[in-house]
Order: sequence, then C-alpha cells, then structure tokens
Amino acid sequence: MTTPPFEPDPAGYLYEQMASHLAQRIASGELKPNTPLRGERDLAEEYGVSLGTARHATRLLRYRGLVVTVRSKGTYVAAARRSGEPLRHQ
Amino acid sequence: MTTPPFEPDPAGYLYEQMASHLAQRIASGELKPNTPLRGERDLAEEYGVSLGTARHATRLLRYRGLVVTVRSKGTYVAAARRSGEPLRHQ
Amino acid sequence: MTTPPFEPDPAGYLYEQMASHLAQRIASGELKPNTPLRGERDLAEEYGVSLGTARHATRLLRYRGLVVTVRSKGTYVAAARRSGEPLRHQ
Amino acid sequence: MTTPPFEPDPAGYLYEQMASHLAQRIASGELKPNTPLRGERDLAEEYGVSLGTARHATRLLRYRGLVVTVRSKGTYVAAARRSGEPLRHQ
DNA sequence: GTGGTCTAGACCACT
DNA sequence: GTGGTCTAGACCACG
Repeated sequence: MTTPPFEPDPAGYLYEQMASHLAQRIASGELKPNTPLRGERDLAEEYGVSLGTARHATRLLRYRGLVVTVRSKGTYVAAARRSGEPLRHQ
Repeated sequence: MTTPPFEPDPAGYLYEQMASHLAQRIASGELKPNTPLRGERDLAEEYGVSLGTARHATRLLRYRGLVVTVRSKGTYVAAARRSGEPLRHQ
Repeated sequence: MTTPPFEPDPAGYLYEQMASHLAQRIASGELKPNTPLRGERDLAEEYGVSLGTARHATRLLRYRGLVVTVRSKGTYVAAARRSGEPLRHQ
Repeated sequence: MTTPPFEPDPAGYLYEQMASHLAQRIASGELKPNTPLRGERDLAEEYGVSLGTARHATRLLRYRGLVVTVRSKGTYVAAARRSGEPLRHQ
C-alpha cells in the first residue's frame, strides 16, 4: 500500500506543533480547566511564530474541544468532562 | 428579547459576502457542477480582496459542501445531489 | 462619590489631550500629509495611554478630517486642501 | 522519439541559464549583499519562464551559497564572506 | 499555476 | 487588552 495522496505531514506544521504542545500542557495539568490561556499575541511571541499561526493553533484546539474562546475576554481551557457529557460553556 | 452576545453581523464580512455571491452563482447554474472555479488569486483580484480573504471564502463554501477542493488542481463546484445522498468526491 | 460638573471639560480627557497634541504635530508640519501615523498600539505606548484611548483620539482626528484611515493599512495624515476641495485619498 | 544524449548539457537548461544570469548579476554587484531578490513569480515573469523553473533556479543559487532564503520573507543575496567564514543570516 | 503555510503588520468591536 | 477581520506579500509541494 502506498501513502495516500498528499496531506504533507501535518505534524510538521508550525500551527500543529504549537497546538499539540498546548494540548499536552493541558493534558498534563499545567494548564487547568477554566483558566485563561495567555493572549494570542503573547502566545505568538512565546512560540516564536506570527499572530496568524498562533490563531490557527488555538482554532485547532477549539475545534478539538480543548479550549473555549470568548470574544474580547480570552481563550479558556475547557472544563474537564466525562465522555458522553455535553460541553459546558462558561 | 435582546440580540445574542455579539457575532457582529457576519453578513457584513467580506469573506461572507464573497462566499454568498459565489454560492448564488452556483445555485443559479452560472457555475456548473464539476467545473473548476477560477484560481484563488484570480478570485481575489476579481472581488477586490486579499488572497487570505478569498481563501476564507472558498473554505466556507467547502464547509458548506458547495465546492470540493483538490490540492494543486483547483476548487470544483460540487456535484449536484439529492438530499440524503452521500457526497461524491472526484 | 462626588457628582461630576454638569458638562465636564472635554479638554481634560486624555483622548482629547492626545488628539490635540497630534493635531498640533500635524499643523506644525512634523507629521506630513500622506505619511502614515505610527500604529495605534505604538501611539498608545508612546503617549502612555490604553489602546482604547489611543483609538478614541485617532477617531477624533478622523472626524475632524485631519487624518484618513485605510482599513488594514494604516492611518494617514490627510492631504492639505483648500476648503471646498474634496478629500483626496491615497 | 529520439533518445536524449546520455548526459544532457546542464548549461542548456533554462533554470541553469537563469541561475547563471542571476549569479552574474550578483558577482557584478548589480544585486548587492543582503538585498532581497524580486519574488519568484516576478522573476519567472521577468525571465519569461514558468514558476517552477524560476524556483529551480533560485534553489540552485541557494545550494551554491549565493543567496539565503528566509521562509515567508524572501530570498536575499548572501553576504560576501571569506572562505571558512560561517554564513551570516540577516 | 494550483492550493497551503507563514510572516508582519494594520484597524475594529467589545470588555 | 482580548479575539476577529483584513491586507500584501513571501516560499513550498505538487501536478
């Protein structure tokens, strides 16, 4: 079997690396539920990427349900939940 | 009843206007199933927006199932289908 | 808490002070027509005010026709013009 | 169809011609160290070749140490250096 | 010559 | 001082 047509290793992308790293920090408990992440500008600087890339990373975490973002307020680590439970928004 | 918390009128956004306009051109039959759209660079110029905004618009159409994009090939008007039918990829 | 005077002196507001100062820099020729102002974040830092205040100040200048702002590009010192002449955008 | 010569003359390739021409412009001082080349699309148009060919040419110059490319920023004429000296990035 | 990733900024609405 | 929209460009992988 050959590799499927492209999708050129998403793991190599900056936004994916950044999202994975943040996901790990959430999983490890370093970033706790209902606490805010640092601002996207700060995250961009911290990871040495542009604002757009940092925004791409947080969007990914949002799609994956790991964070909840509230406009003009910030992006928060999602509340822990058991599987089957609905997402609880703040 | 008051208006819900923000989401400041998506209809006003450039990418939404552009996506809606393209959707209408598809619905009207001007753009036919399985034919390619113009390239994103061309669309950006045609609509007088930046490349990023044009890309945002086509991404929206993709999410809505109106187009299918093939990397390095182009973005195609999705095949017409009856409701209930699965999406057919090229 | 004391009640404010009925019509608080607008000259006392930070945004008004800032706007006046910028207006003077334009009038003096320090800031020349068709040149961009520094970004709103930079101006806020330069004047030691919050971002909202800096924005309020530039909005005032815009209303007064001293600057023209081009979305996503920047805010420019308005071209000098005789009264009656239309605004010339860059 | 005829068989090509065993080792086709690299000097005949468009990308090699283009790379050589750019190398000469660098050597002559027309293109100065640490200044950016024109974008690959512009170069392609300027030399009347396809985008892929222009990219091939700049890649060659990169391999030869004549230019340094900074992702998403541009391709720059390499700083002049004595042999043995490390490359200095801008 | 396509879509994708990325940079480095800008202004905007809202808290 | 947040997230969101937008610009104008760059290079990259692939067909």
